[in-house]
Amino acid sequence: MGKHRESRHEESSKHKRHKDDKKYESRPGTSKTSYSKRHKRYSDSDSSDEQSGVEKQRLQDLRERDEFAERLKLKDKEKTRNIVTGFDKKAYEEAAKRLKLESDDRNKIIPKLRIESRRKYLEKRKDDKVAELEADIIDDEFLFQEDELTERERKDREHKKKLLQLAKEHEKARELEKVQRYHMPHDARKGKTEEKYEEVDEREKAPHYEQRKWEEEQMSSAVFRFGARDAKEKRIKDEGKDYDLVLDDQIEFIQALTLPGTKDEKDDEEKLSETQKKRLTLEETRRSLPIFPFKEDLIQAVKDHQVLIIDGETGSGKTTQIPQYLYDAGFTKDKKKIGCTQPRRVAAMSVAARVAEEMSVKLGNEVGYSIRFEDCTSERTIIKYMTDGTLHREFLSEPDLQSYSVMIIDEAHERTLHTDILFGLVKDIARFRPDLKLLISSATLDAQKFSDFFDEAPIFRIRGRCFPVDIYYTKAPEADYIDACVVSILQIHATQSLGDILVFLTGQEEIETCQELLQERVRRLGSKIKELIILPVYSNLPSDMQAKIFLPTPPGARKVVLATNIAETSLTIDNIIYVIDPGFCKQNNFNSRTGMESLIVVPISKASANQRAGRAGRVAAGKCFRLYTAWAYQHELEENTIPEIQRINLGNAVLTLKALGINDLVHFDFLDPPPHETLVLALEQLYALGALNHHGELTKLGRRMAEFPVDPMMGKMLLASEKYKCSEEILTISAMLSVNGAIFYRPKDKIIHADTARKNFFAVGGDHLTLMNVYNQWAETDFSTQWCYENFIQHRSMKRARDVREQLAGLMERVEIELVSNPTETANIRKAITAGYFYHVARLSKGGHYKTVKHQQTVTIHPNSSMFEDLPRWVLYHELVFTTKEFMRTVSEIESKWLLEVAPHYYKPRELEDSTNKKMPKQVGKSRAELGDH
DNA sequence: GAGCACTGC
Repeated sequence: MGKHRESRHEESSKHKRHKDDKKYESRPGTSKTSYSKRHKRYSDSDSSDEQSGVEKQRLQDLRERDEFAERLKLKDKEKTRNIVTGFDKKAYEEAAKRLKLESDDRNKIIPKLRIESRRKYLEKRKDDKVAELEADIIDDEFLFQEDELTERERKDREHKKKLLQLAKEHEKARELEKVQRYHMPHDARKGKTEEKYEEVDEREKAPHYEQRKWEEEQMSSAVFRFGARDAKEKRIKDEGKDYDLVLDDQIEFIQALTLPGTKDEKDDEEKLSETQKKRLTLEETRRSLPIFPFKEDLIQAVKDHQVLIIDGETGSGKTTQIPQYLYDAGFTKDKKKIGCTQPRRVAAMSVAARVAEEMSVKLGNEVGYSIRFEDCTSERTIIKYMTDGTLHREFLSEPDLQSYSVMIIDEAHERTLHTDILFGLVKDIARFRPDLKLLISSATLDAQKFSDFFDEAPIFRIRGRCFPVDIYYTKAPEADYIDACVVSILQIHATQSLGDILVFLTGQEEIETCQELLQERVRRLGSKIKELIILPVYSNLPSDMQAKIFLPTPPGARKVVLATNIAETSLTIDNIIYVIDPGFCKQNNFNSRTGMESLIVVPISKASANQRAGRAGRVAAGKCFRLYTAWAYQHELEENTIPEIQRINLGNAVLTLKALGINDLVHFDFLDPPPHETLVLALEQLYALGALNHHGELTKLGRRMAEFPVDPMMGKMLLASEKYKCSEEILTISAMLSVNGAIFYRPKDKIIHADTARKNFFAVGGDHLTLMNVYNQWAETDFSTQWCYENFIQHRSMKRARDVREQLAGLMERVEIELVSNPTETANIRKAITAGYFYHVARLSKGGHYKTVKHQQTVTIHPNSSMFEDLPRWVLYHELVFTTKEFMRTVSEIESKWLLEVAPHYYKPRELEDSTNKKMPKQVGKSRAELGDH
C-alpha cells in the first residue's frame, strides 16, 4: 500500500484545527487553480525518480484524471446554464409530449388490464375465503363439543356450514356449465375508480401511478374483510355478554418507571384541536407548534454562532419551521439556499411538500427536494430538503457547498453512515467559509457529544410533544421471547382497555412464527375474546400487505402489529397504545479481517429501547412492556447502538472521500472513527482495483469509479464492461445486485412454489446470469406486475432495479462509456464481473469444500444459489455472509485463467495451479467449459 | 440444505 503523500489533515487534528486554513486551497474543486497546484507539487517532490517509466505513467494518469474531472465539471455547468437560459422549456415540452403519448397508450391498455387483474384477484380471494371457512368449521368442531356451545354459537356454526355448502354448489354448477359467470358487475368501488380514471388526474402523470392505484384497490378490498369480521363482534355487543378470560400462563410484569411526556391525559382540549387541525388555518397550526415561541431567539442564535446544535424532541416542528424562520430572517437574500438533510427519502419528500404548502408555493419551485432518482428542485429553489446521501454526492460537484448559506443536518442522532461522514466534511468547510451556518439537530442524549465535536457549539433546546409512557419489566427473564410475546399480547388483549399493540421482533421468520402461534391461540379462544387483527410488517413484505397496518381498526376490535425495526423509525402507526419489546434486533456487522458480513440477533441499546417505548405515546398515554428485567436494562444493554460507520464495509465511502481530495483518511475528523483495519482494508482493495496508485493517490480509473454510487468492486466491474463489450448486460447485473436479497419472495406457506419458480430462471454460468435472466424476462413482459406475481418476484424490487439501471446507464455516459450489448457472450460477461470481483474468489479443495483464495477461509455456497449442486472448481461470489455458516451469496462459475487476464498484478500463475486436480472425483470440480458444455 | 434487520447514493 502506498503512503499518503498529501496529508491535508495530518496537522489539523482536533486540537489545532483553526491554524492552517491555507491547506484547503489544495482541495480539487475549491478553486480553479487547485488542480495545477497539485500537479506542481507532485513534480517538485518527486523529481528524483521522475525519469522512471512508472513515474511518468503516474503523472500522465493524474493529468488524465484531472482532465476528466474538468470535463465532468463542464458538463455540470452546461446543464445548469440550460436551465437558466430557458432551453429547458423545449425539453420540458418534449417530455410532456412523451408523457402524454405514454399515458394515451396506457389509457387504452390499462383499464383492460385492471379489470383482468381485479377479476383474477377476486377469484383467488373467493377460493381463499372458501378454504378459510372450511378450515374454520373443522377447527370449531374439533375444539368445541356441540353441547358446550351457547345458542348463538350453535347458530353461528350452522350458518357457516350452510354458507360453505352454498359456495361449493355454486362452484360445481359453474364447472358443469363450463362458462364464466359474471364478476361483480355492480361493484360500486370499481365504477368509481373507472370514473376517477377518466378525469384528468395530475397524479396519473407521476411515475408508478398504476402500481399505487392497484395497491389502493387491494387495500380497499381489505377493508371489507374487516367489516365482515366485525359482525361477530357486534353480536357479542348486542347480546351484551362476554366471557371472563383466564389465561393459563401469565407473565408477571412490574412497573418500574414512566417515560415522562410533555402532555398528559388532561390535555383533552389539545387532543380535540388535533382532530380539528385540518380546519385550522396553516398559520394557526404553525403558531401552535412548540418551536414557535422560540422563533426570534433561534434566529438570533443562528446569527451569533456559526454552528448550533438543536436539541429538538419529536413533534417540536423543527424540521418544517426552522428553514422557514431562517428564510424570513433573510438568510437566502444573496441567492443562496437553505439545505436540510434527512436520513430517509419519504421524510425529505413529505416535509418538503408540507413546507411548500405552508409557504403557499408550488413544490419544486422555491421549496423543493432532491433524492436519488428524483430531483424536484429548480434554479428558483431556496429551501431544499434532501437525503444525507444526496448531499454526500453533491459534495463531488460542489466541494465547498458554495450555493448554500445554511445547512441543517436533521436527525443527526440516528448516526447513519452518510450523516457521520457529513459531520467531518461540513466541519471542515465551516472553517474556510465563515458565512456558512450549520445547524445539527439531534435528540437530547447526543446533543452534548455533537457540541463537543463542533468546538463547543451552543445547544438550543426545544421541547417536543408526546404523552407519558409507563414502562413495565418482567419479574424474571423469559426463556422464549416469541412465546412470551404471544402470551403478553393475549394478556393485554384480555385485561387492558382498547388500543392497538406494536410488537418488535427481529425478522420475517420470527414474525411469521409469532403470527402462526398467535392465530392458533386466538382461534382456540374463539369468541371468548374480542376480535384481534394480526398484521405483520417488515421491509420485504409486498407493499399492499404493508399498507394494511395503516387501516383504521374497526370499533370494538384490537390491532396487533408484528414489526421489525422498520417500525422503530421508518414508519409510524397511529393509535398504538401498547408496545411489547423483547429487546432484540438483527444487526449487520462487517469483519474487516475476514471481509465477512454477519447478520446476527443482538440485544438492543437503551437508546433503541426508549425509542421503541416512545412509539406508545404518540396519541395518548401508553404502556410499554419490556420482556426483560429492569436489572438487565440497567446492566446489560449498551447506552447507544454502535454507529453504522464502525460496523460496515467502507469501500465506497473511502473512494468518495478520496475523490473529494481527502487523502489522509486515518486522520480524518470523524465523530467516532471507524476501526483502523476497516479503513486499511478499503484502501487495500482500492489499490488492488487500480483506483489508487502506489502513492495512495486517486487514479483516473478511481475518479471514474467514484462517479458510481456503488461499491468499488461493482464500479470496477462497470468500467471493465467497456473492454468486454457487454456494458448493457453488466448494467443489468449491477442493478439486480443492488437490490439483492429482495428479488425472490418466499412466503412461508408457498415455499415450494416459490422455489420452483426461482429455479426456472437458473442460467448456465451461475447466479449473476440468473439475475440478468430474471430482469430480461421481466423487461420482455413490458415490466408487468402480473408476471412478478406469477413468478414470486418482488415487483417493488424489480422497479427499483429498473430505476438503478437507468441511473447507472446515465452515469456510464457521464464517464464516457458507450452502451453495447452482447447477451450471448456469457464468458465475456463473466470476465467483466471477474475484473471487478477478483477479490471474491474461492476454489474447491480436496475435501469437497470451498476455500477463499485470499484468506484460505472455508466457505459454503448458499443453498439458494443455482450453483449449490454444481460445485464448480472456481467460483466468484458477490458477498460473504455469516448466518448459520459462512455462506457465499450470489455465486458464478469462473475459470482460473481469467484471473490472470483481469488481475495480473494480484494473482501469480503459481497460486492458481490446481494441485488437487487429479485427485478429484470425475464430476466434482470439473468446470462446464472443460466438459464441453459451454 | 438455508432462512437476508434497516436505510441510503
